[in-house]
Amino acid sequence: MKQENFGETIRRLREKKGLLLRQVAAALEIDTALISKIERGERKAQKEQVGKLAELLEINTEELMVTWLSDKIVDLLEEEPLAHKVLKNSEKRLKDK
Amino acid sequence: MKQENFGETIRRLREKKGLLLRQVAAALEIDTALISKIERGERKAQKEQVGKLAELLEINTEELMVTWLSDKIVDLLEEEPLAHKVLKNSEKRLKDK
DNA sequence: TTACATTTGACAATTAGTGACAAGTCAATA
DNA sequence: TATTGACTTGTCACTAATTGTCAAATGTAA
Repeated sequence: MKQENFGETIRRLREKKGLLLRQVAAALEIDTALISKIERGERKAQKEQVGKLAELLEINTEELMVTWLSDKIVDLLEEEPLAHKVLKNSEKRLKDK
Repeated sequence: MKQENFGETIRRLREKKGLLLRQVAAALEIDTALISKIERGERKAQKEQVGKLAELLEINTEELMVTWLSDKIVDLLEEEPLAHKVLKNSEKRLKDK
């Protein structure tokens, strides 16, 4: 099945819990407009905010972090025909560190 | 075998061709100090510069681009215990686009 | 020593990212 | 159809990160 991105994930979980954007915003101490943008992928959350969101939305922090990091990689590679080769190469390099 | 990073690659190729930093710098229209930093990984080349370097050093542009992009991913994930999961997730997401 | 290649550190310039605010849309309902 | 509440959008200011230059330092070979 198709994988969710970060924004989709936190929106789904927020709606499941019946939280309003303004409540999430308050918990993260940011403006409502900003969390709205984060959910729609117009802005990126900061790493610290990922932890707060995981706690608030009761999802495993690491799982959410994977999605958040993966967003960055998808951003970097989505227009790249070389994407697959890049990932293979990166994997190899990270492995033999 | 261990994979080369971007800086190591261009340094090796430059030396193989017997070029001086100042010659490479001139070709890219940047300061010698900057190409020195790029080779040592202290600075990142810009995408446009990767193309120029590939031509100058007579290496396949795509191959060099893979290494350059992969540098960015390694930077992002090298301190991440979740690296492998992130790569798998990214691969999947890029695949079903 | 001189000459040349490369590296380093400090700084300036440029670019990208972050967040707030105010105004806007949209839907439900009084 | 006016009001309300949730969310979205555009713009701006501020900050942080990146990119590049310059001058000085280091290394090295003749």
